[in-house]
Amino acid sequence: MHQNFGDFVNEVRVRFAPSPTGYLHVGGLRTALYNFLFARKNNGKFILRIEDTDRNRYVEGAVENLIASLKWCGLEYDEGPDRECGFGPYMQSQRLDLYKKYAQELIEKGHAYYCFCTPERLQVLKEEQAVQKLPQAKYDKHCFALSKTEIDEKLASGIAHVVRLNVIPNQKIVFNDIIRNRVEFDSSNVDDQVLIKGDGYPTYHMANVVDDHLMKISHVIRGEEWLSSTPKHVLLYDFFGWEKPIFAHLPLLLNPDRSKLSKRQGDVAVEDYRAKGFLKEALVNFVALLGWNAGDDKEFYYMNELIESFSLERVNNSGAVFDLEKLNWINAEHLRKKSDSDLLILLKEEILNSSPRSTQGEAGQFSILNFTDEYLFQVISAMKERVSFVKEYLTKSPYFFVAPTEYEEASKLKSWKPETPEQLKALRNKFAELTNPSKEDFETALKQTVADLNIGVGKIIHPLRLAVSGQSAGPGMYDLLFILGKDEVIRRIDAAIDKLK
RNA sequence: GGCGCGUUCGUCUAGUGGUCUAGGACGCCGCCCUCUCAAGGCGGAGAUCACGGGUUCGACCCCCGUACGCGCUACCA
Repeated sequence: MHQNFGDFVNEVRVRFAPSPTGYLHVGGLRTALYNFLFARKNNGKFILRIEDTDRNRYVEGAVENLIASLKWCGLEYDEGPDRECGFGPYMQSQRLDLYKKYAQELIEKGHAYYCFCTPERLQVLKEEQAVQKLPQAKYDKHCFALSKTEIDEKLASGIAHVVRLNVIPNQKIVFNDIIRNRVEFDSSNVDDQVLIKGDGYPTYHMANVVDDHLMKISHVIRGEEWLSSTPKHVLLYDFFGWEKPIFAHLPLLLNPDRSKLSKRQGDVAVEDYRAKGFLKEALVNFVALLGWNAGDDKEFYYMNELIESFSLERVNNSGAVFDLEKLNWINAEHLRKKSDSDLLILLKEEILNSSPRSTQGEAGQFSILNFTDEYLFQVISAMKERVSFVKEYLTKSPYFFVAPTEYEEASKLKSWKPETPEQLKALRNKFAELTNPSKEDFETALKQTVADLNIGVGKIIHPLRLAVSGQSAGPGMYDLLFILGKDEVIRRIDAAIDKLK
């Protein structure tokens, strides 16, 4: 551990605390991942806590969705809503009485107070401050001046109220951050933050501090957007007399234009990337490297290697653009490193997903055909180096699954000469003589034909590829012939000669 | 506006005072391999280290300022 932050003798306990807004954001994934890696690396606990304190933002099924995305990425949590371990409940909406109790304690100590101001008065106040061009707009502590009897009367009458933090101005608030080092604020710039809202729910700041303390969180690893409100949290810890966790504020993930990563400029949900066919290993690997590196040149990581190498001290302090190009590359790398049997499983899934029932029109074209594992293994070894996504086995080499019906026009113009049909015919007849031909047999037959015809190999191999696959690019010709098999090859040559007259 | 954080090739980054005429990766370009396309190998273009001042024998690295970017500035998280 970094000497500046002391050794923590207690167990490492970290949490990912998203608000359930519908899906897992890739920025959230990165935050969750760093928490997870840090916990695993230090034999600590990784906790999932749901910060559902805004009733207006409640989204049906959001929690389930979040958990599903987290689990898909391999981020198993030790404690969470469906994994109670004595520190729950892990849904803040189920801990309301706790927040109330602690707010009460703060009020009694004079560190918080009831506020009965209406939204209207607050609005007017804000406008007045704007007109006066005050350096910072803050609540004017109007209700702090209320007498005890006034407060009791208002409370008894059931009038709407909130609880606010009582911030004393002109105080230095200093805290250490593993990533930012020393950060200093002046309490004059800190507003009397609402702790308990009118509806009885806590605000983030209140719930966060109370829960982190109660759940014995040792390190708060979260996005940089929280740095500015950390002084409020520090104040709260001090007012309660609680030990503060160690803070680590992560740099933000950015759009290509360097603004905060947003939906407008592309996909931000983990499920979007999953749907697009990205491997979880690739997403995790890529996102881990956005703001962190081990200090060497290693870029390809599996989860266990990330756990092994990860440290908060090596997290960067500046935002990182989410670069799709690099994600594509790392996805291809992970895909190529997979074993053929793993790829077989993925390929079969992909073929299944393109069944006609998926109503995606032509995607269903492969469904009726049945392919043996042996055949698919051959396709895999032929295409492995040529695909970046599993689906590309189907889109880049559909000819392994269905005979071509159309032929690439450019290639046709380039290689399909008037004498081609006759030459292919000769080749076809040569192939017909073969029994159970191996890849080498196809090659020998082709070379013989070429010699007999007294032409170059290229003269016939390109039209052959076109005839057999409909395309000009693909695996080695002899591999292609062997995989398709003699009968299919002959059928396709005949069909091409017929169609390309 | 106020407060805070940041700023090394287009992008992700290495770099903790001399080894930096700044290294790697993605992307881009070229060559090799070759029946095509990939993969792979080799090479190239690409960063006056945001700018300006200091400190120092010496600064990407330390200090100050400026600019720019981002975040926060809610009874949202």
